[in-house]
Amino acid sequence: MKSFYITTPIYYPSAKLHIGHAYCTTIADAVARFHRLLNEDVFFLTGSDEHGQKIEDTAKAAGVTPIEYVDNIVAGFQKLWERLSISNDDFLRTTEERHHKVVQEIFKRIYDKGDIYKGEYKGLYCTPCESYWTEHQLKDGCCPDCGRPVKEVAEEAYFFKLSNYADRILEHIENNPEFIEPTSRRNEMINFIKQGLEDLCISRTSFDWGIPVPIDEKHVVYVWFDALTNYLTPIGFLDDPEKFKKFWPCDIHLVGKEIVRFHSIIWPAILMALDLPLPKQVYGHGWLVVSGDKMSKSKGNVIDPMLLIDEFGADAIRYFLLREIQLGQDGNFSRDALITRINSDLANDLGNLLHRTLNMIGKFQNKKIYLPKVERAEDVSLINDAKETINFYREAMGNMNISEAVKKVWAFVARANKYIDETRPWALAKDETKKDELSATLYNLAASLRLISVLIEPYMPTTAEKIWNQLGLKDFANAKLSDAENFDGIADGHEVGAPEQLFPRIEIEETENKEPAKQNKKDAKKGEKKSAQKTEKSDEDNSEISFEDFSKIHLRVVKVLDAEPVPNTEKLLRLTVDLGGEKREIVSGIAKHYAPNDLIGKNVVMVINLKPAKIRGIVSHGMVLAASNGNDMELITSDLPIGSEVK
RNA sequence: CGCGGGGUGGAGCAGUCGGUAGCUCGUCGGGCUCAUAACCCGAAGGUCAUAGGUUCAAGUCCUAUCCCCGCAACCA
Repeated sequence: MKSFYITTPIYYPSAKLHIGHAYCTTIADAVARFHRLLNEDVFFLTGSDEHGQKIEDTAKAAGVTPIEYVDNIVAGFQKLWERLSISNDDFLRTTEERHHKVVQEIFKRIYDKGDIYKGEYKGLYCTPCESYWTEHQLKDGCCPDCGRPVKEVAEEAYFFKLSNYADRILEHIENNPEFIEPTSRRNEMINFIKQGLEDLCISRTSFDWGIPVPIDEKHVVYVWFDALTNYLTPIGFLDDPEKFKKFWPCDIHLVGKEIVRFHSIIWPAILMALDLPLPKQVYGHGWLVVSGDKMSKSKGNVIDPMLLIDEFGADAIRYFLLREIQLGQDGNFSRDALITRINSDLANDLGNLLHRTLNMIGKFQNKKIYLPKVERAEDVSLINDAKETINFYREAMGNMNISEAVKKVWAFVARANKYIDETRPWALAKDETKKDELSATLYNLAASLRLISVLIEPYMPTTAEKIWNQLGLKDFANAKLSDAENFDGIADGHEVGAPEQLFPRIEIEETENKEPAKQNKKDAKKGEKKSAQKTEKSDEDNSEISFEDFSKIHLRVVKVLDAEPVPNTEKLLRLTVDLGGEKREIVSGIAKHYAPNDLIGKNVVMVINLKPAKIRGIVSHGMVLAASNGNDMELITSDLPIGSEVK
């Protein structure tokens, strides 16, 4: 039996997962399910990367131990995958004992071989903040957090001789075009290697939350050496040679484009040092952007997949992600597009096809279908199209052309709908002499749906099974592609179930005045969309607050005494303002809209009791109010004297 | 010269080796009545960002320019 091993990255539990993580995992799941449909022996791995200083710090700030902290977050990961119907065969946590053993063993082997040596990690260190910074991150040569000077310190550390492997890796990438996909990423990696590789620091002494270096207890293993090796742990690297032989080398490491480098350069070097074969492919998928913007916490446009699943169901989300977004490129995620796809592809095309088919079988033949006794040109054409669909699907799914494969399946859904129009069963039903033709049409439709059910199992496992069951078929779990392609695979006289809606249409409620004049229709729609998006983004803002709540905010008219741009920033200004007897320094992100000179002498409205915050190393003691619609921004000004209260 | 992605009908996107510009949604017209206001057919809509070049032939290859986005490194 052919084997197939696919992995996702192990995600870092410093925050909740967003739709981008769900995207990556859904793709891996679809590919894994596809290979199971081909009757291959599949191993699909995902997990969590739980070590590091950041976790240690976050846990401390939350007042819990690191392991308590990650246990909690990782439980959330696992819950999400369950709700998304992710069929992973294992879930690896880097804090597990089995993984510690692997990392330590690998460290030892490579150390004994001579490819790990003790050296000095030189860095710019801020003692009060206990953090290292790169030269890049410094602000005026000082710590970007506290503004105090940093000093160059050397810390004892272990290094992996990455530089030794540069030539071999480059050669491998150049000789194996399929090793890195898509091509743009491959070119990027080739350029990167040609710039020269430095040895990789793989241990730290400055924090404890990690796997101890086996030969030196002061050190913990650092980042990638710990994380990348997770791919070896669950397939029996140390304890099950037979299993390991079966699944290694890995078929596909599916990763985000930002970590292709680690998977296609560092990881191969580690494997070379271990004399293990390299993975067959590293696939760098693109990112999801929201209306053209990258998701980020500061933009407040991070999409929580759990909420989407609550609202639309896992299968609809999976369908959208797999269908709408070209795998190697960034893709747009929008609520409107999601609803459009659900309505037109899932409700209208697929759901209605099933519904009308079962309805006719019930109405015209008392829920029974019979093997065709006639064969018309339309039948031949339908069956040929089915065959072509299967061939294309196999090929495309095998090449990670997932969205193309999905589109092809939906072209077949449309084909089946058209077949109904061509054969006109409602007309055949009225003519006693056309009984056999009617029967053939209904049978072929059922067979088409049976095929569709199997084809979409990788994309929408729950829906696929619902279709299968509504067709009155049994044992979906064991359905394979090779069975479903038979167009005469349903027994003569088989009884189908009753139709039930798969996907109800989602009506977008009209918020604006009805009766939009025809020429204004478009504008009205646009307005609708915008307001819909807004409600989504700021749900909590819609809740009412009491007057007491509001009066907690102290607003005051203040005068800008001085303004200067914050160096090396695009949007920040450092303002000195007069509150009437008191001076404050605040940082404001308005540099794109106001020049410093425009501001000096202006009276503006400011929140004076906002908790101070550090922005680019400067402590900001308040916030000036500005109206903004995303493009333009205008400060709220007042002609009243300094110190006037704003209510 | 920091790195990378992109600019193709109204919207979102495909476009492989250079060979008739495609898809989905939307719009307009028609058909059908089994069905979830569904489904089927047809139509309109394009200076492929701009300028130059290579070529019998350029969305595609080359050069230059403009614009948008992401990261490094910021929006209290």
